[in-house]
Amino acid sequence: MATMESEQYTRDNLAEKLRAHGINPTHQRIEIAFALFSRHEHLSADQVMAIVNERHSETSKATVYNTLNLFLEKKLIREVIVDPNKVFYDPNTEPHYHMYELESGRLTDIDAADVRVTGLPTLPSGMVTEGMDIIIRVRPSEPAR
Amino acid sequence: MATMESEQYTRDNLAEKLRAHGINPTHQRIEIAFALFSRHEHLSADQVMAIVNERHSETSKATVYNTLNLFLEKKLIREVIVDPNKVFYDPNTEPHYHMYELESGRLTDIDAADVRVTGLPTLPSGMVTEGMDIIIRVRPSEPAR
DNA sequence: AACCGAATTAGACAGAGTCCAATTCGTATT
DNA sequence: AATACGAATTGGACTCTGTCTAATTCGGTT
Repeated sequence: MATMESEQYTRDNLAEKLRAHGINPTHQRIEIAFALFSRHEHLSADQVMAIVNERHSETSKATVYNTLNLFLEKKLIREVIVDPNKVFYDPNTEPHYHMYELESGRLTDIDAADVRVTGLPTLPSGMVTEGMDIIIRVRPSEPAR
Repeated sequence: MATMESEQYTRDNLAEKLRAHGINPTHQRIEIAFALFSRHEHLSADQVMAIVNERHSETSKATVYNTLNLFLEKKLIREVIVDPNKVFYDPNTEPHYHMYELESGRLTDIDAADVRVTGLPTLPSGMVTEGMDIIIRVRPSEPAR
């Protein structure tokens, strides 16, 4: 039984996915999408660049940034802002939250299905929610400092 | 009746507050604390610098950053990471969450007392929670695009 | 007034991300 | 197969936030 998690991404079905989001699927864009979707990880722009250019340099920094911003705009991916010095890009656009391990920088998903948040104030009028992030920052417990 | 909100901060009582947190209260540190605590706002490092140097230049960039990081370390203030290109510093260390207006960059507090979150997973063993942020991103609703 | 450690400083530096004008790519047309 | 054209990509300069460092200054003590 194929679950979301084990779904196989190919260059071909990613090209299809890009088109479905109104993105012209070029080589570079497909490679960047592949980097993000084939692993289940949150990557920073420079990690994406490193992966895409592993064999030999193929994609420039400008294109990596252009493409990630295009993907964001078209809601193909999400950005996660947890670390002051870099943005993470998240291929999972289902509702979910994050746990951030401060020492290691590891970022993991928390399924939103189980989480209930109550008691939030009503929005100022004329405002709509664009999204809600919940970030739990954790660190290794220290043996009695 | 003096509420938290209307509490008057003076250079003198701020010096006391710094000492209480184990911080040697120098001129620059007092000015920076005053900038943060006398307004009820979230400021970025360069906003702090601009305020402190309003009359004529008195405090260097290095000192502003040193001091903000010292305040953070001593838990006098909190950092809020909502915007990919700058960190905000928050003089309110009571438990609370944030609403971030994407267009204007305005950041406002949401009192934590009213908010309940249930269904969060248990932490990986050997990990302790350092803090939980909830950020609600809002934008002006557009009249039928 | 001399001393000493702590704090501050200017300015060089680092890293993430943006911008721009020039080039190249892909596709359609003939 | 050659041409044309708009879209995408590129290198590199640039900006901005934040850090580092070695030299200087400050403030409190004797």
